[in-house]
Amino acid sequence: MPELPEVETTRRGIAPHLEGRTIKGLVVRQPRLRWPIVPALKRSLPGQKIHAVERRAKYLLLRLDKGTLILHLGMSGSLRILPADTPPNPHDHVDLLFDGQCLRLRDPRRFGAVLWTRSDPAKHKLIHHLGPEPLGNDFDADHLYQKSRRRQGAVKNLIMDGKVVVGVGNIYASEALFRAGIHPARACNRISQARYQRLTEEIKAVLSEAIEQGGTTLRDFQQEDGRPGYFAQQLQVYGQEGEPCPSCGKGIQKKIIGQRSGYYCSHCQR
DNA sequence: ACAGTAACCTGTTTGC
DNA sequence: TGCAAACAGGTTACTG
Repeated sequence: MPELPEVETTRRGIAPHLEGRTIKGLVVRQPRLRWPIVPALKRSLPGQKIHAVERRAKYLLLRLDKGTLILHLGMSGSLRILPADTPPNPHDHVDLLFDGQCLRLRDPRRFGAVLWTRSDPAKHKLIHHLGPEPLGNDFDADHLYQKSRRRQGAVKNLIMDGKVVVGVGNIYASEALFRAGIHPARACNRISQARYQRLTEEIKAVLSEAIEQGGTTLRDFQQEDGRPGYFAQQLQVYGQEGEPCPSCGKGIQKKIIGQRSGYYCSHCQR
């Protein structure tokens, strides 16, 4: 479900409900997510105040008194703010309780995570090796070009590699490559600096636009209040196999690249 | 350092 | 209609 725009949309939605509030309890109905939720959290979280809700890559960081709660939504996770007494659905695995309200994690496929660290989350094992934020100044054409030089694999895999740049998932990788006119399977080291400049700009543009629209809802993504994201209407190639290219009218093609479906126009993208 | 694959899960769609 | 296979927005871990 969530790529960077969906996670950022979630962050913006939940932050006003959480910042400044004190955790009253933790309910874990299913501890077996990507990694097990440690039982000690039930004891250590209550009483701690949430100072900020931040994001690094697709991780949400809840800065508490004594450390940071790290949340990841995996493929199918979503967070909602609900009245504390709302009956849970089958895949509602975790509630963070406040006075009258709760933050509820729903995640049918259980690829998500709830982790705790007492030290700087930037140094956490799952975060320290990550590349720059796509919307930050550290991500630019020079960076992408340098990372591309020794790689012979498909460019789609390059931009989806979290060590190169974070937050670009399967939807927005296809969209950015279409907008940049680059074939997703083209070898990284056979693309010019000028074309990487364009690709960098299109990655930033498509992610920014998607955030403005509240993300992309394909099947089950919802914002914290239950509304869908509206960027699906703007998708030009993702999921559009056989449909006419918005630019030239030729049929959109689908090809498996790095175990994931890539969508592209073989006329407009070279 | 890089490339390719399997794995973690469940729900929905597709194909015979 | 029914059942099984294929597929889905992410990421790690392992192999060569």
